[in-house]
Amino acid sequence: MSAQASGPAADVPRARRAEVPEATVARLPVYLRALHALAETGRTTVSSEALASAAGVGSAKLRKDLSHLGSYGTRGVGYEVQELVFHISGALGLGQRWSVVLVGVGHLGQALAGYGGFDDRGFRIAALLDADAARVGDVVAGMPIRSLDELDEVVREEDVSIGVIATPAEAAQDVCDRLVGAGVRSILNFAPTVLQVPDGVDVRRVDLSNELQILSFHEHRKATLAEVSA
Amino acid sequence: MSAQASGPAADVPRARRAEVPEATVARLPVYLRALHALAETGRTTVSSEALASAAGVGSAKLRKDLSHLGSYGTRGVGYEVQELVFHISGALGLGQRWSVVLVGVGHLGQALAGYGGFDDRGFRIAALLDADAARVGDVVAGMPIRSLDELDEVVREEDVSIGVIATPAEAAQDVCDRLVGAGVRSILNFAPTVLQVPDGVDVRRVDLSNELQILSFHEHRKATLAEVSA
DNA sequence: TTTTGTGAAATGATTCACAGCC
DNA sequence: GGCTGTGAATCATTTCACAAAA
Repeated sequence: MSAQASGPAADVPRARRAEVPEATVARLPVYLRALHALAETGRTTVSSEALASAAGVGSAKLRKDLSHLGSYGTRGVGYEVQELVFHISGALGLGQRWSVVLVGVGHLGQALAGYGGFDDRGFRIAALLDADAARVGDVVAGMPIRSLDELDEVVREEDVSIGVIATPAEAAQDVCDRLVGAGVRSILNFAPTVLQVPDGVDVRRVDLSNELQILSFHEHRKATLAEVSA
Repeated sequence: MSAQASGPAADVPRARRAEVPEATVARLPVYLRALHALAETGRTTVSSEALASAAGVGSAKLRKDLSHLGSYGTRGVGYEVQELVFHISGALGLGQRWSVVLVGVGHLGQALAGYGGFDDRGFRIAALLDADAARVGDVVAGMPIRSLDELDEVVREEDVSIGVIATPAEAAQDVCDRLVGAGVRSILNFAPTVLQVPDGVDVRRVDLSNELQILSFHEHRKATLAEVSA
């Protein structure tokens, strides 16, 4: 309660870099993937129309999104693929390699460990951890499983900034607390629980059952509408 | 181009049932899970404040969300847990059992097949399919893997309405086309690709790499801000 | 007194439509 | 002539704040 009431970003110079809207941030990885795919086909240049369609969005939205990063297109021509890749990667902070620790090495954990998505760009699995002593020492995707007790050590030594939780629901909050305690401030949670975390920690949740239920809602609605109009 | 220009839901009676906003729909499964957890602890009644906190949202948002389904609370008291479960389940269409076909039985597919999240409530895996002939016949999570060629048959006979794609990226669009061809109109895609689908088909995408990149953005921003203020 | 349900206000996101530039 | 970048308009979502109900 010292200085002023500390609004968020209270002391950022003056509108230094306009904030990138959250909805835009969530789409940047999609654009990035589409651009990589285009690059592989040899395309060097792409219009907002073409890129938008590859990414499954409207072209106006795409242009507005990109405009938040800067002005990297050429009127009458389009965007240079490599240049856009560079700027989007930069905005996402993929210039540096982030170290990730994966906790919980069941089927899901193994799927994640084996998934190209990590090495892919910018991410590196620093360690696989599991609470089950019987599994410690097993090798998965070329890495030995280590004990959950080594968490602090791993986070410190490998400079881990992202934790991925792929444990059963019951264990997730405890693992989360330990991650936060070790200094991890970004967490990707695959366990079907809402994690309670202190301010400043960022959690993203991926939940199969949620997604199915959302699809269910829409199926249900379609079915109900069909009935009504019959 | 016969009748009028066919806006969406052009001929729904008159405001029959107010539309539930998409953002609300996406949160209903979270509330549902929190309610089930509360029920297990023996709670029979809960305030918007308590439920909101368990679900990780603000209480005003929760109340507004629930108000779209109806008026099921009691002022001065709160909500009856079981009653809310009933109404949310109803809104989500979980009254009926939806049949799901899972395509691609690698590590991820196995993780999904073994995940409680299906049987949990309302969903039933009708079949596991894989394109790899060598895997056909193997038993996973108590079910035999069948050939992808049986897709049409499975969808028809088991009345499948939801398809889950857990194949490598290269195969995803083809599998998607087959699902749509077989009549499936709701798809959950775990492959890292944007699927192209005709109107009326609903796709939800879950992508590890995307989520990591979004976290990366925020880490990057935190780091940059810290630097500036130093 | 407590806690819901909800108009009204504020904020955020998307879409439109076109001026500006190549 | 074609395509980007962006104000202005629209639409959606969140938050506020309080009257009404138990």
